[in-house]
Amino acid sequence: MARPLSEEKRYAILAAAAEAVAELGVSAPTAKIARAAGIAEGTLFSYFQTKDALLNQLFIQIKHEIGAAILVDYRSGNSLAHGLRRAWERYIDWGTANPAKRRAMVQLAVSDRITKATREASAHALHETTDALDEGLRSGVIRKQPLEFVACTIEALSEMTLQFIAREPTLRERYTRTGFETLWNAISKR
Amino acid sequence: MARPLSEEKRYAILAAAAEAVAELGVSAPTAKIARAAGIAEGTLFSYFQTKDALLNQLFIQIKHEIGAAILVDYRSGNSLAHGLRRAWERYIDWGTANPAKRRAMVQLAVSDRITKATREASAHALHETTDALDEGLRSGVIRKQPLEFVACTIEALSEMTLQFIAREPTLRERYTRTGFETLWNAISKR
Amino acid sequence: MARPLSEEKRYAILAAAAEAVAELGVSAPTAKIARAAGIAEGTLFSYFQTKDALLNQLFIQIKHEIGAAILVDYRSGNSLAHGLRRAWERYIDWGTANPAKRRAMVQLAVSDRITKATREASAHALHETTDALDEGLRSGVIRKQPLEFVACTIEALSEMTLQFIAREPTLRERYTRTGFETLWNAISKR
Amino acid sequence: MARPLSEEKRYAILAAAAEAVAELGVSAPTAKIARAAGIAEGTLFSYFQTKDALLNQLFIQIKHEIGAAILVDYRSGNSLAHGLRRAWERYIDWGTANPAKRRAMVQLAVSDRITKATREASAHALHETTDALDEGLRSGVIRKQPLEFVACTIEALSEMTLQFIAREPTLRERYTRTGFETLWNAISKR
DNA sequence: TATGAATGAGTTTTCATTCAT
DNA sequence: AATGAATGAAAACTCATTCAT
Repeated sequence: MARPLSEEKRYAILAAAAEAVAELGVSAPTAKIARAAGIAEGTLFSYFQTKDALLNQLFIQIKHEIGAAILVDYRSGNSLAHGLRRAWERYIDWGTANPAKRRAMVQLAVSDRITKATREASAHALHETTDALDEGLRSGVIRKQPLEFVACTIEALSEMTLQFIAREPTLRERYTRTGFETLWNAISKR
Repeated sequence: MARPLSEEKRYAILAAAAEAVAELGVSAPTAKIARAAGIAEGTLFSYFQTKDALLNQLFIQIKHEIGAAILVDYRSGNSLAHGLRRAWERYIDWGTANPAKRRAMVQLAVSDRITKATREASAHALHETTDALDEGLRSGVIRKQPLEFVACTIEALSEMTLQFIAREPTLRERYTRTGFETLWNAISKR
Repeated sequence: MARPLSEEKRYAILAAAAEAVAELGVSAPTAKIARAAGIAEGTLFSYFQTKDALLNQLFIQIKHEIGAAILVDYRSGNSLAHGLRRAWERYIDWGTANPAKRRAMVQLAVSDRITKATREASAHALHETTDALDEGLRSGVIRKQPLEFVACTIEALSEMTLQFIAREPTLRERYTRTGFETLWNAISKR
Repeated sequence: MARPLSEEKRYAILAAAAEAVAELGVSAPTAKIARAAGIAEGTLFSYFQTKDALLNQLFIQIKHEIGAAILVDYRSGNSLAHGLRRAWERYIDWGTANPAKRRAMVQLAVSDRITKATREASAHALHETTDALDEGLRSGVIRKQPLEFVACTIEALSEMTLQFIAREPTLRERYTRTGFETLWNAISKR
């Protein structure tokens, strides 16, 4: 075998795509992505068959990265409030450390180039988190409502919080706290 | 003898643009928009100098439409909770009746083709609502937090609620209620 | 209406395509065709939706042109031998006067980009000729064999004759005569 | 220690090229040819310096194969009519048994990537056949005409016959007979 | 003012060929 | 010799915008 497809390059393409999509939306040219990844235009297509495949892969990869980041120090023994708080902080950490990926995700999430299959596959990336929520729902800690409604509430409010932090990084502490208060009140039973 | 630009056509273009952007994102071709509006390709550019101008105008127009819809039966005498509840229902009405405009807004909101100036100008479209919130903050009904944070919370949760309703229209009542509960808990003081 | 699509330009594109395909085969670039036709690259696609559409149209157009050229002084009263001889000469005239179209046809005929539908539609362009052959078959002037076999024999031998003439234009008379002798002996009953 | 180029692989490449060219024309990708031949993309270029070299080689190889197939049971003692009939049948055999090679030849024959030198070199592959024809011409069995004209007539009518057989394999016998009759009448003196 | 043909830069994708392994 | 990743120059096609009618 001459040389295997380099995992490093593959990652460089995804990283470059995240930056480009964050900046220009899903219409970011593949030529620009390739250049930023330090490869030739054509090489991109030996790593991803089409641009759509790249975008879908990027979506999946970021979702998994988020899932991993959230669960980095998750302990199942603790209370839901405590565990969720931890996860919230880890997600804020991730979002602050990866602004391009977060903004890319915003673009991808509303794009019709991300298939239903991709969206469904990605949902599994966060299943540990949703399992915990389900438990919270059953135990009555969380107000009675569809599980997915809770999950989307978390997503919406965390994205919103990250936007505020991105605009005023010095107020990160405060927004993180206020954001979580808002979230916990939003979903928990009084 | 020069005919004046027809207000009717102008509106037809904006309506067609909303449909097209909802379906295809901001990369929806101007040719397609023109065709749907019943005018020639070139005519579009006597109403809007560039495609970007059209998109920005569409953003502003929808924001104003939302502002008007929300306030349609707003009474300043009532309690904030009551007023907000009314506004919430009116917005759900609007969003349900205008799915294309709502989805177009989602696309426009994340596009870099909508300028900062446009976004700021549009904020004023909802100033009556935000004035009421400000009052609520000062009176202590709403938990202490930046005004804009509250406004964005409302926006995020209402968009989310509309998405759930769009997916399951028969559950509209329930989602409207659950959504508002989530919102009120999210922002109010216990 | 601003300006109708110019029939002149449409024809210029077809003519340029014939030249280009004759020289480079069906892989002749559309950019080259457009340049030769004196139009912009993009303009080609408002006259023909795709390159395949252009190639198919070219096939049809040349077939019709041949059909018209052959029948230019056809008299149905004469004997088949006489009529066919006339048609043969007219076709040699056409092929000699339109070498690019003839060579383009050779390329198109073997290309899988020409659809079955196109081929079938084009067959009708020569139906007057084939009708005469059918008559010849029934009357016994032509040896018993499938009609299509006769038609293809004519096509094969005329193309061959034109190739010889193209290589040695000064021997045109002789090749025309020898070619026809070959053809007549090939298909007629002794 | 350098291994010699494998004759087996070389042949596999030519066979794969014939299939690919038959199906896709001369624009068949070298990558596809290599894959079908069971070798790596790059390896193809140690057997044939360029794609053009491969195509030209393929042309020559098929011509030789045809030459060999035709002469497989040729006896010089017999009459020309008899010998030609035998050769005709052998060629129909070959063409029926090797449809891909035949169709590849059709593509190669009209391609400008096959050089004049290649075409001339290939003519010699059939020299035994043309020698016999020359003899026939001199003896007066064949109508007076250029030798090459006769050769091309044979080529044109045999290819045509094979096409009919390919479309209706069950009528092979009849087409073979009718085809030869057509040919013999076409070239012989009455 | 309204039209839509014309433009050409920009987009994704393909592919013959090279070369490090 | 064999591999297949890497290259980048095409290729077909799209589209915002202009402008003659």
